[in-house]
Amino acid sequence: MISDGCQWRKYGQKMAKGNPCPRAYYRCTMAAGCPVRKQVQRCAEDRTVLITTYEGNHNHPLPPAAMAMASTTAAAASMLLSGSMPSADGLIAGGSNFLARAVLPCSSSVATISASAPFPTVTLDLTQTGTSPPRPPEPAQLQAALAEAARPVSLPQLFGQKLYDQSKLSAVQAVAGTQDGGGARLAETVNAATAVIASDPNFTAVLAAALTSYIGSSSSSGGGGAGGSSGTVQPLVSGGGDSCSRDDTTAS
DNA sequence: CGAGTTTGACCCGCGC
DNA sequence: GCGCGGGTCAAACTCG
Repeated sequence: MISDGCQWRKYGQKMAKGNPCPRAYYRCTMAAGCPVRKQVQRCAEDRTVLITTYEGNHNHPLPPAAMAMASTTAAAASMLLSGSMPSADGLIAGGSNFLARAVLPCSSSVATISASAPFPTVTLDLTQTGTSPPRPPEPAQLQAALAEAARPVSLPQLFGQKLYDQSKLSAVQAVAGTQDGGGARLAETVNAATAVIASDPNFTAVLAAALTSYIGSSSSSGGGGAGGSSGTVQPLVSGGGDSCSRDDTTAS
């Protein structure tokens, strides 16, 4: 399974209906009373796609590895939301525009691409940004965007469901493995995204700036461990592997 | 021997 | 009211 820097203890597993792959339930064990839970399920159609749903906020400090990955997530999210990063724009326009399209109409949801995994990872961060409306009033718009983008790969509908019914803090994480057909296209896209994020020299600066605005505009559970401004809550950590790289996201 | 996983049972909300 | 399905609990089991 994908490690994200935190310690997780499995406490249950169920066979999801209509999906041959079981869904696993994990709890964060880094702190005694940490309320964070996580669900991991593979996509029925594409076993290489791993959907991870986070719920709750960590009530304890995160290890550097998790902080780094959280920074990646938050920064990429901010970039997608603000569009302030040229290379990200190019990326969006080029390959994974379905992510931006799907998410941008609904400002409380965020799409991110993690560069810290040992394999290509796409993360959809659906974290509520703490504003009063619990969910966008018109999810149809979001679903429409997803449906439109659903042609190249089979992921978005799946994302759409999650985006739709997870109004709480959650993230959907897709891991694109190496395969042929449509999946290869996705893997290629994610690889490009990873490269862009990891290689951009201004990444740290952009990250810091974006995070500032991101957190500032969304008081409570916004953004991630970067910048040190999130002492209390760490809503989302995404990425893979204990071997998460340290160079790509060092925002603090 | 302890920590973590597995797995069947139980609980509860929801739709019919 | 009943059945179903998702989520959680906890005892048994496995592994280091």
